[in-house]
Amino acid sequence: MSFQLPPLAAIRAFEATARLGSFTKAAAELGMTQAAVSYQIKLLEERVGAPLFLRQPRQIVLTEVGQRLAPAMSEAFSLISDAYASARGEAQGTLTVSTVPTFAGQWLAGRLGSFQFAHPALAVKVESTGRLVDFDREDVDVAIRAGNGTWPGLTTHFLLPTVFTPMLSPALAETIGGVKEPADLMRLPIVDPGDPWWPLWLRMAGLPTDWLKDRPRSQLGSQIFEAQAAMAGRGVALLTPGFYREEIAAGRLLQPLDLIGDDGQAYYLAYAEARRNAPKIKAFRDWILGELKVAGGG
Amino acid sequence: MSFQLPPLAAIRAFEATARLGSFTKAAAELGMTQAAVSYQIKLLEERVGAPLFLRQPRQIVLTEVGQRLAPAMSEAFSLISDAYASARGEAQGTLTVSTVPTFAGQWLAGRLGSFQFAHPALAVKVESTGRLVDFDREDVDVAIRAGNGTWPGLTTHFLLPTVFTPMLSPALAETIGGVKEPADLMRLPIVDPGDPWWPLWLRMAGLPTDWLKDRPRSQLGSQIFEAQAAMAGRGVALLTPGFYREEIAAGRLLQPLDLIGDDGQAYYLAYAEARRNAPKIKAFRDWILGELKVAGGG
DNA sequence: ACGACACATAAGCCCTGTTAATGGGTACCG
DNA sequence: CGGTACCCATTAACAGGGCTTATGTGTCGT
Repeated sequence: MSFQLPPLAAIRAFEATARLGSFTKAAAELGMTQAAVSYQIKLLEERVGAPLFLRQPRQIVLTEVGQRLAPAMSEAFSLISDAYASARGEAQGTLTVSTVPTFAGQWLAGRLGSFQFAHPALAVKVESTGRLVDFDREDVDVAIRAGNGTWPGLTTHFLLPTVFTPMLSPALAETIGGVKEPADLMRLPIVDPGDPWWPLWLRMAGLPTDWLKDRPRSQLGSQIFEAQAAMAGRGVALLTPGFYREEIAAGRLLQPLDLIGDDGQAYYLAYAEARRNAPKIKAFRDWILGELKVAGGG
Repeated sequence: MSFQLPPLAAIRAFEATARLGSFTKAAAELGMTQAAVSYQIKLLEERVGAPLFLRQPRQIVLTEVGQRLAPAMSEAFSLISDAYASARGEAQGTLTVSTVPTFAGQWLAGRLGSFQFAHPALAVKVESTGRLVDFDREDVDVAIRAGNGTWPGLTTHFLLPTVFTPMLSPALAETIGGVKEPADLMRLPIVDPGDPWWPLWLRMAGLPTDWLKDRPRSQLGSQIFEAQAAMAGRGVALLTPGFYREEIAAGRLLQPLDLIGDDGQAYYLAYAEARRNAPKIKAFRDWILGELKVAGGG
């Protein structure tokens, strides 16, 4: 289906002229000069092979051919205009944020309400995925990911450091009479001994790391699942304390030690540099940075 | 109703790309380079404020926004394309010829069949009017008019000289025992004594002209009406003999004298110079000139 | 008769979109 | 597992076309 199309600029001029019944008015509407409209109409008339307007003294009227052409053109432009406006609306009205499940569940979910309240016209769509999002390949506006904050082509904003400390259920801690010092952990099951954070934390704590090697691995893929496991009493997990304040307060989770690990990475808000000025992206950025400033990291 | 429209060239590129699922194929269809399509799409994406395609390895897919846009654009272009083709068809398929009633009735009517036969796809619309047609103001393709053949902006072709000679009904001639010489006419009623051709003819015939002044005027406006009056026996009329061969052969009209007047004017085929290459105009011109060459003026 | 108004026309400039060349990335194939 | 082919992105330089300004022509209204 290959269309045989007339010059579109000419069609545009024709449509406006037919609708307004005047070259001059059409020129005004289109933001160009009357001469330009005259030129375009003439062009189109040559293409069509017949006059489209009858030039009468103080007005112009459509010829038969013009009459056939005009309504279809108006309708077509109306269609385009509507679809364009709608797409633009949707583009501005829906914000898709991709983030890791942990952040989505532990931080975003509870706070999104305040964003929606501040921007009632913006629909927010959260996509939780472990994958790193590629803005060129996925239909996503902004992403929140852990990393060092430098991704080519992306603008990033520091949100929270990815700090971590061992956590477990109070009941599990009780089985060994409470966790008083780091070494106590060695007597407990570890949710994911393969977690790269463990060696870092253990080293900070002055403990050996080799004992982890023998433990059964259970890669859960996301911190939130490890937290679930920890709350279920299945072991000790390295979690970011800021994400679990409520669970700690409610006694579902216990942070026995004050030693906080830090791998130098952090959660960053990221979006395509080229789109940094899109209103919805601005809105989200301003909101999330504001939230963090107020709450101090959750 | 002023439309907020996106850049049309970009829309065009987008539509083809969405339809074909490839920048490269779209470029081929549109007769431009792949780079140009890429550029236009990027432009449109900036206008819309959101990506329209997801660039995946060997293919591209529409984003949600793109999916909303694409069908409307295809439909709109299809609409434009159809209307354009139809207008073009109508422009090529209908020939409007404006002519004086005399020529229409006495010459064209009987011969148009041969034109239609030669060009079955062309619908012919004959408009008989006494007014001189202005191609800028009326919806007419070609005109046949008497004159000297020089009209600014028009191309003209000589058809027939506007010659004239007195004619009357055989019965009327009989009332004075036949018309043998010009002077006999002075004893008969004259259909339109105000016809400017009479002084010319009378002078050629060596007769006085003042006797016409007293005769009752009856301006009929067109030669064909004068012919009707003459055939009805109401008087002598100055007619172009070529137009009335049949009537003479059938005995309804009599040309008593061989003296033929000529005012230096002629019937010309005329059309806008700018449209001289329109197929339907070419066709009509070729046909009518051919007819005249064969028939020698009817 | 004159001014106001509307479209047509001509010349020239500037900008837009194009081309051409190149690079990056992925999938296919042997 | 490397080579090749395909597809899209990007860049710089170019060319063409559409726009503007200025002016002309015709008609209507006063």
